[in-house]
Amino acid sequence: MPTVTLDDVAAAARVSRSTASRVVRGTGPVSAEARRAVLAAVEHLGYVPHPGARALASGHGERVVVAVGSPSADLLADPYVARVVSAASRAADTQGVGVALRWLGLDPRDELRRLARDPGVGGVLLVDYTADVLASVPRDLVARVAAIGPADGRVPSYDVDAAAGIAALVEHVLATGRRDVVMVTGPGWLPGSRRAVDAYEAVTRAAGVPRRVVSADLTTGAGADAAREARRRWPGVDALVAMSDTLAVGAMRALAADGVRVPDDVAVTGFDDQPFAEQAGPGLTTATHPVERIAAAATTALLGRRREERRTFPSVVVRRGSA
Amino acid sequence: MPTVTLDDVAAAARVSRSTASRVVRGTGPVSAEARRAVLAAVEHLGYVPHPGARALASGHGERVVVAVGSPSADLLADPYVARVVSAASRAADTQGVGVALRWLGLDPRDELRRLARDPGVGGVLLVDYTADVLASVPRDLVARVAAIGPADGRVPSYDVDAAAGIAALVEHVLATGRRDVVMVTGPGWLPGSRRAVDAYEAVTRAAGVPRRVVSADLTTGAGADAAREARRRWPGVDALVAMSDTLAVGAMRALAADGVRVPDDVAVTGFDDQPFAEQAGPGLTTATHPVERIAAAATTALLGRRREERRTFPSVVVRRGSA
DNA sequence: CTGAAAGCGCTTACAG
DNA sequence: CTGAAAGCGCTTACAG
Repeated sequence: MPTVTLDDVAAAARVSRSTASRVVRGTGPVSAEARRAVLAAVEHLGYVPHPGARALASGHGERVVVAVGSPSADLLADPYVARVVSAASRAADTQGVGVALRWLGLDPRDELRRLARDPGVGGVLLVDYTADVLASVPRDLVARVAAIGPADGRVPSYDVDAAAGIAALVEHVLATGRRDVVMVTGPGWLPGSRRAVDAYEAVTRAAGVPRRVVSADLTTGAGADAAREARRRWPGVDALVAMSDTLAVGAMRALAADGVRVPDDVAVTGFDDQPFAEQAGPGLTTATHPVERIAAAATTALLGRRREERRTFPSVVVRRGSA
Repeated sequence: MPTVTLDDVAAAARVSRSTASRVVRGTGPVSAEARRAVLAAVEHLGYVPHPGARALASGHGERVVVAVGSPSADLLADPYVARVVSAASRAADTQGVGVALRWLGLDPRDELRRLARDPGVGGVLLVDYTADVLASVPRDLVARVAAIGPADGRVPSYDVDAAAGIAALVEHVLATGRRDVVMVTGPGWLPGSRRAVDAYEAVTRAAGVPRRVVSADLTTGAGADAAREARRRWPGVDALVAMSDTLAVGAMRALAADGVRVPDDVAVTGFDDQPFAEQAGPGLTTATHPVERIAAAATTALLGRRREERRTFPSVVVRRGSA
């Protein structure tokens, strides 16, 4: 079963290889008739472009690299990153390309430059990045980048409506009668941290309840510390709204260890609906996000010619036992 | 910053491009002197072969596809598969290639044939496969395949020492005084199921305690059903050894729902140490496996020229609250 | 709107 | 052991 090449398609459609290439790529002027003939041939022969040849000829690479922009390499082993890579790989497969995973390291600017001139790179999917990372995407790479997370107006972004999700969570605990709600947010370098706090403040202000925020790294240990800090500073706390499931799980553990009942004494909510959320304590109430769909959409957009400036996906509350 | 090509290397080393190619690829006869010069030039110029060009010229593809061989597509979203893909993507990145994820579907033989003649495929990493899948790897693909899981002697495999892991777990519950240990194994199509039962039987036989096995699909629901079936058939059961964390978690939930205390009344163990294992119930006692290292080793081997016939990684008991 | 031609960076017989 | 040459399958100015 010999591979079907563009020449086969051209021959079948009775046009030149140039014309066949134009309609397959969807660029340049082509007559409606030629387009029709080529498309029919493609369909009939089951033609799939050779990604390597394409990369060679165009100078543009083929594989997409998922670039982790966090200051620490820990997140490379994060289940969330794994979900993104996995979904991206699935989407990439349908396009005949592959996905590589790389940490941008301590000098993201430098690594992004390297990526920009790597002949093998077709696109870059940014995750867990800081504002700095976004700002240091080289000009000539912008057209081949998509970010999974908050937008900055420069790089197209595929994101969750975190403001709505956090707001819904805060409203949920308020609706169950809680009045002393502490927000456990992430580290300052994470753009999402600010956003979560803003949403929390808007809702609590409107409800006329106090605003209380503690910040922590995205680990269970930090979540535990944050819970203890919250109880020390505000002994009356009756709800903890965390910006990540990991933080929430750590908080629940500290609470349990300290003899505080969840949700009876203190309600706890997370964010993201990781696989472990369901197993943790009485079941973690959180917001669920279509990570797979998001990653797939970003990958497909990156590989296609059609990229939107930004796209927002829903953040939906999942009620379980913890709140 | 123009890309460094093989011609640059050849020029710097004062040899022909052919010779440069031979030493870079590590094939064919080359004088020690030529090799030294080329290697030095590669190092000095920071040369990285263009994967696309290589694929085009050699006819061999570049990307590695992680092929999920389970009868159902569900496992594509499995956290374990995500970990494998993620680790493979990291390893692939260092080789300048990417990873695609694909389900082999209901007709694995057919899909494997497609993979074998896809010009873009450099290697295939098999996961969650059946013996049938292994047997239907086309001859001309065998040299580009590695399996993550039990071996069959035909395809090189990278696997965990599951027999030792399960045995250690069974010994652990026996050591804590349990006498009525039920093995909850996976579905028949999974090669690992048989292996787990064999290990369990060897240990229980040696200890002179009864052998009791129930089989279930790898879901929490099935785990719950299995726990209930075990208690119905053997009311005295005091330990459940499951062949996966998912099964164990489901079992723990059913037990809790039925008012049975873990580990006081019934000890429970899992297998794999998924991220949620730590969060489940009193903390799941299980066996931990270096999935990232395994996947990385398999990927690197696939992409290099050096593949071993099989390689086994340790399975280590992690004691937590459930047993 | 279309086609002939050059060239992308490599590998691989082939001749020496 | 080494090098000149053909060719992998595509894209892209360029001329028409």
